[in-house]
Amino acid sequence: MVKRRNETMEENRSKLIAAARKAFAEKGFSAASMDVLTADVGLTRGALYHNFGDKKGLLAAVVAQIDEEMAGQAKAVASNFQNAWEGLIAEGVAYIEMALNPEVQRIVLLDGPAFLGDPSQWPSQNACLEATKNTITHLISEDILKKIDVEAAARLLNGAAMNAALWIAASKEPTNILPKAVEAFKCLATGLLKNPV
Amino acid sequence: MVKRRNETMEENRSKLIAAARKAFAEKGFSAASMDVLTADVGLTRGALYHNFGDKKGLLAAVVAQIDEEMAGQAKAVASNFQNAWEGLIAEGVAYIEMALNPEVQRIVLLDGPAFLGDPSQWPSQNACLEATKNTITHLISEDILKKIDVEAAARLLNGAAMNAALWIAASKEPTNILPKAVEAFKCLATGLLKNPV
DNA sequence: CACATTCACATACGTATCGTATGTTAAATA
DNA sequence: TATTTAACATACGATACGTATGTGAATGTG
Repeated sequence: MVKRRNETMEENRSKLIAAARKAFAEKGFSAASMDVLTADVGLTRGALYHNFGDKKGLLAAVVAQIDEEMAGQAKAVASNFQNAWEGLIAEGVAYIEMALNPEVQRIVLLDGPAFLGDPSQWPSQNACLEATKNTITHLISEDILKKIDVEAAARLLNGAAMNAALWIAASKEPTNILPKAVEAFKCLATGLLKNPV
Repeated sequence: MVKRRNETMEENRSKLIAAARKAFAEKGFSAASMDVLTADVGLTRGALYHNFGDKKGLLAAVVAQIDEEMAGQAKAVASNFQNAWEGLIAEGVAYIEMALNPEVQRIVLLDGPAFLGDPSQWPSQNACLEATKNTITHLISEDILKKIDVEAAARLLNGAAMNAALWIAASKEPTNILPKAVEAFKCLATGLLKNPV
């Protein structure tokens, strides 16, 4: 027996998340008004607090959605390489390029950490970080990388990539800076290699 | 001729910055109330808006203060090494350790970027980044590092360090994780070396 | 089939906060 | 001495959040 209520509820959840995604990206989390955001999709704040608990709950849902999209894209990029090492590099570069998306920057890189705390504590469990950890684990098991702590390496590598993205996005000439950032990223990553190039 | 007004004005500015530093660190920027913050030092919001323009102006002043303190400390650490390469590593490790301070984390690493935008655009000009850039420039001129873009290298290196710090601070056992993060940081940094170890 | 209950929201309310507009007092100046 | 200005304080309006309460439809129950 199908409950029609649940169907529309999922629809409303999706609508709210989509609206929030737009509003947060454009205005920033704190400046985004829940009143207008909900009204944009024909609802009120009642729906919001019922579905997400509070404003931060909605942010968490939005972040989780974007995070999963990013992880999926990174995985797809890395899978195109038979060489796992090149896959790791490509994954990092992919993060840099994805983070050029204003939506990703504003919501995931800036407001996310500020209002939800450290990404690793997010309910979404940070899919991006998991993807990088998997790749690094594989590379260590193949004796390509030094035997360092996987999580440490993944975090620092991701941190470097994200920081590069913030830099690029804030600059006047992103096109000129992107290759520099990518090169620096590759340099740093080679430090993880067991047999440096 | 001494203007007494300017003297007390500097005092009040300092008082407000100090109070804001405490409030922002404890409550976070958005949750910190300007009313209570100013009342804590015997003033009203009038003083605030007169001196700093708006709430974000006060945040910028606080960030600039902490940023300079950090850069000074990093410089001091690096100057203890005659070996410039070890100085760079020590500088990075120093950033990681400094970022374990909750005040630094909350204000400079989380709320700062979220509300003021990319650090390089801050009026304080990001003293930390400048310090790292200087060290890297020197190391390149001595042919110790590869000839990569200085700003790119400095940004990614700092990004990695800051991310490590956020990770450590959020963990349950910071003591166990710190050495792992430091080791991973050193690994990454060696990727910049012209002649890898 | 009448009735109670629960779900998924809407409405109403109180409170807090920000920025600004407008005083106010003491110092600087003419 | 009169006037202007700097450095605040006070008052005000507007917005936004969270909660408490209302409501209608769907579901369960005797």
